[in-house]
Amino acid sequence: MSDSIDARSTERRLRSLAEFRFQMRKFLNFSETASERCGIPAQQYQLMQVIAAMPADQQASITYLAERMILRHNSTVELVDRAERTGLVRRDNDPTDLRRSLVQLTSQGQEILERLVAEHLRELAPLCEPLIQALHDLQDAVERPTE
Amino acid sequence: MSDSIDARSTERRLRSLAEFRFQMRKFLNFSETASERCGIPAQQYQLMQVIAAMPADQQASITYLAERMILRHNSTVELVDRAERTGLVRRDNDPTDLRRSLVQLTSQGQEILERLVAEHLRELAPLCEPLIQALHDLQDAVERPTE
DNA sequence: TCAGGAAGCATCGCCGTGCGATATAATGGA
DNA sequence: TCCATTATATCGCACGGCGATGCTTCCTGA
Repeated sequence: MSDSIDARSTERRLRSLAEFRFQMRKFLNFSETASERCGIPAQQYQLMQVIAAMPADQQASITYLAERMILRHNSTVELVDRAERTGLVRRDNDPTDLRRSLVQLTSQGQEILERLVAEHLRELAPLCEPLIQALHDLQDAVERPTE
Repeated sequence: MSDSIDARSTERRLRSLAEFRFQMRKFLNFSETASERCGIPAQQYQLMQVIAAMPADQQASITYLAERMILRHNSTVELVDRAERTGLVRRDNDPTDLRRSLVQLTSQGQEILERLVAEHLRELAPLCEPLIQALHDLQDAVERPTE
């Protein structure tokens, strides 16, 4: 019998995990679709988010952006290149350290970001709810496996 | 003054959204790293998860897998191809409908999946916690913007 | 002060993966 | 039986991320 409880709890955890990932995929898919409907690739939108949400004492160096985007520096350079070409973002040299280039939103980027964030927030709720649910189930399944 | 409240709440929402996405990226990165440390590409791991977590009355047709993976059919075919080549998964014809091919885990796939799920569940907690936190903050920021 | 290592960014070639378009086979209904 | 529909499969393409490499600029210790 303890075997069957084990099997059950294993299955429950697996299901929770899978459901959680499914909800995440749905969220990511929604987000991607939304930004690409505006003609903005998802990663460029994320990049803008990172820049706009930066703490006041922080500067948008490539290194910082790479950390937040969880990308390698070179990938980040390329992402910024693309965003620059799209006109969302501008690169300035850091006057205090000429190695660094600091990235900031253009006014067009600002505008588009605001639109996208607004849309996201508007349509977020029905996706958030099941995601939270799935996360709680998952925690539950992990912490109290035999319930 | 209502302007400044507006600006504040906008900023708070943006920060919540960005923080949430950051936590998601961290989670995804962890998951990807974990499975690739086992020599399994992340998507193949996800595929196995979907198959293993399937409700009892469901069959793993390509169409079903595509829905759950949130991919186009053709991408799913290719994913299954790869997983088959890796030896994680096997394809049988559905005897009742010869158009369909049904996918199931090989014993090797089963094993690896178990290992990966166990590892995920073990190391999940510290990632789940901030994710939940970020989600709640986000909901809060959306629902009660002026607090 | 001035090497030489470190830090920060940029460039290049490559590969994996997802997609649209298209093809093929099987099913089911009129 | 014929044809629309469903289910998979195939192909070429494009995008994005990465490792390796190179180039400046900065900094530190002798």
